[in-house]
Amino acid sequence: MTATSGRVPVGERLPTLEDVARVAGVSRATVSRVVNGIRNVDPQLHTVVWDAVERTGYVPNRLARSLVTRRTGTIALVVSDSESHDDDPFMGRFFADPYFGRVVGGLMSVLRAAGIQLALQIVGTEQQRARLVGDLRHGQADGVVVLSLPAHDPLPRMLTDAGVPAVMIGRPADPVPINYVDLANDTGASLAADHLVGRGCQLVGMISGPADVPASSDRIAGFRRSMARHGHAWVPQAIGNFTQVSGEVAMRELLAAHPTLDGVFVANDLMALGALLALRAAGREVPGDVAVVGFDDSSAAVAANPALTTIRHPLEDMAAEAARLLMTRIDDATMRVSSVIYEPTLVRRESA
Amino acid sequence: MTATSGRVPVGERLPTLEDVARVAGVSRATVSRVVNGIRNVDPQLHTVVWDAVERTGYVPNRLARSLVTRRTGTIALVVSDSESHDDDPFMGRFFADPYFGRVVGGLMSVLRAAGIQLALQIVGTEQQRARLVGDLRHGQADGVVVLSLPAHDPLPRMLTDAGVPAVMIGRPADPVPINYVDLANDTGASLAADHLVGRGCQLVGMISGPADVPASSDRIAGFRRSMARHGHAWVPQAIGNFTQVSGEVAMRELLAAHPTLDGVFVANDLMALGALLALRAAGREVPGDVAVVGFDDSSAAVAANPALTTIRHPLEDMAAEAARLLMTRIDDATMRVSSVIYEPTLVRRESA
DNA sequence: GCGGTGTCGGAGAGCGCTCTCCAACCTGTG
DNA sequence: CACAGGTTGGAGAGCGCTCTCCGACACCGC
Repeated sequence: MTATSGRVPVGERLPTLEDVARVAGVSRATVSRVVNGIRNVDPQLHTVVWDAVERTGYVPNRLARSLVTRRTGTIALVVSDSESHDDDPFMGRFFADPYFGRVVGGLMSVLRAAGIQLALQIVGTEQQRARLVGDLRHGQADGVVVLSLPAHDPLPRMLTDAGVPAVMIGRPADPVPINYVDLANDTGASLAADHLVGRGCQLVGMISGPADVPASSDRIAGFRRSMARHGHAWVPQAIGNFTQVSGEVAMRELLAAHPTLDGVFVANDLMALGALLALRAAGREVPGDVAVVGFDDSSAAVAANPALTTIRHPLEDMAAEAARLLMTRIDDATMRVSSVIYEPTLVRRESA
Repeated sequence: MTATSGRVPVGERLPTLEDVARVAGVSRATVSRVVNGIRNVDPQLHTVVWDAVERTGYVPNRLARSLVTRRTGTIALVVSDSESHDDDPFMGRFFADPYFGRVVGGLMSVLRAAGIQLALQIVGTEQQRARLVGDLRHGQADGVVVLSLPAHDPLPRMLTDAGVPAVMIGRPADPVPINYVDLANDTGASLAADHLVGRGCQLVGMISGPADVPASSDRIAGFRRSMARHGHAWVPQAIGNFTQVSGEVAMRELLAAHPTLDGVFVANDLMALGALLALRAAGREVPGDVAVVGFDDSSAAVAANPALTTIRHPLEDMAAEAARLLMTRIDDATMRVSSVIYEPTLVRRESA
């Protein structure tokens, strides 16, 4: 046993278990046990080993450890995009949208405490998807959180077929036995309808997102259903793509086709911002002439003028729940497929 | 050589190089060579091997490969925070801020094309920092992009001392020989001063961020210098923390202390949004009574009412450049420390 | 025909760690 | 005192891959 003093350098390379073992005068296995806090090791040896760890400046090599344990302490956040190219501006928009940041924030709030890191990956092509699944089966990451954008994304199915622990944020478009966390989008839209009708609007329109993405179609369905219940069998509708500009364009269309419009439900806040611009340009007062309800309660809603009445979407909580669900699934392979649906609420501000 | 047909399953586990080698009737080394496209391998064997790869459904195990090559194809994005706790709401705000998303978007635009993934890590405590550096020295990631928040962050120094390829977005607060990409913050602030004075403002104030973070102090210095050049030796100032609410509060303070204020430079758009709110509440017209210039040209600037005149901050480009710089450094350890400074421009909209 | 010069493929030694044996030892009991 | 039963620590076999040697063989010129 060496004296308890001084640093023990090991040349160029980083100290390994072997080095620590030599310094401590024990075997590699024992050091491994101590470092990982496994089984009862003689308290004396325990001290000696930690001492040697200290003196050599040993840091376990995660990679080597992962290779044998098949656990990486990493969770992949996969953004599955249909076929965008590297220079497609779409991804830029996507990341700049608060949606992405809120998801990351929610995930990190849980993962950080568990010491798990998040690996971001974007897959667009079929080849990238296949490669991703291959890597995941090899244990590149312990599990994956999927943000699926395209309408008929094959990724969720590929993931479940491969047996990779996965959870989606937002339900899959096609029925796939995968865990997911979602918002009751239809209820949210319904809340918007109730509010607009409740404040006396006579002709209420809607600016929706693309009809083939689940979150969007659920909002459309929920809104229509609720409006019908209030006696409005038909609802004027224009379609955008969730960007501010598209909302502006859609609002102009709607206004041109239905000049007497006095209320509008916009499927997300960013488009609502655009709608506000178009309404102002058309000389309409909000909410005096036209009442506007958004969706998401993103930071943009408060910043808008007038501040947006909107549907609150607890995205951070949802993402955090997704992380928890995934961690549970990772630890228990027999967990049955489950989903958690969050209820939205209406946040009343100035625009309606 | 086996017949070219059918799948060759290998039981439960995933196929390894060994399996492919057996099926192809060659050695492990040869398969490795073919898969990695190394050296001249007999074209015939080449075909046979790819065939075997196809039939076994072989996918290389990244982990195992990384263990020996010491290359991971991963770059870490480290958000270095001073001492926030897991339940600190600050991180939530940080991620929801478009700043984060824009950086990620810019990085990904470059990394994605290179097939590199981004691993997100937040370090707050001293222990986490030490662990991160240890992991990085072991080649957990090939390099690291640092987003350093606290004023006197020890991380940049630790990174350079450890010899880890690193690049910062925003210059380090303390002088450290580390690569970085930054904006000429002083020039930007100077642009704002010129514009406000140019439009005839007589009493111009400033809402700045904390004085001890570089980006903020540079903006303060640049603004003051330029104002002084225009004959305004002294500038009323209030301090915020880059959030909308803090901007609102600061604006109220400024207005209370200097009721005749007719122009204000706000150090970021989010605070400018808050300032707009406070001005409206105080019954001041923008830009009629008070002209407002923001900073960042974030999406909030366009959404604001009136739309914000602001300083454009090409953050995506800067992040992309950071990624390129880092990749160069990773491939060439002898690269000398370098920095790239971007020039901001003034974007004129309605608020000034 | 022979040494010299290439080219190609295989053997095998790691990369740094975990974890299953198994030997050694230390109790307590009949 | 012998032996079951329970610890502890070491040896060593991998995890799946890369890459350095080195042998085998083909081709060249003299």
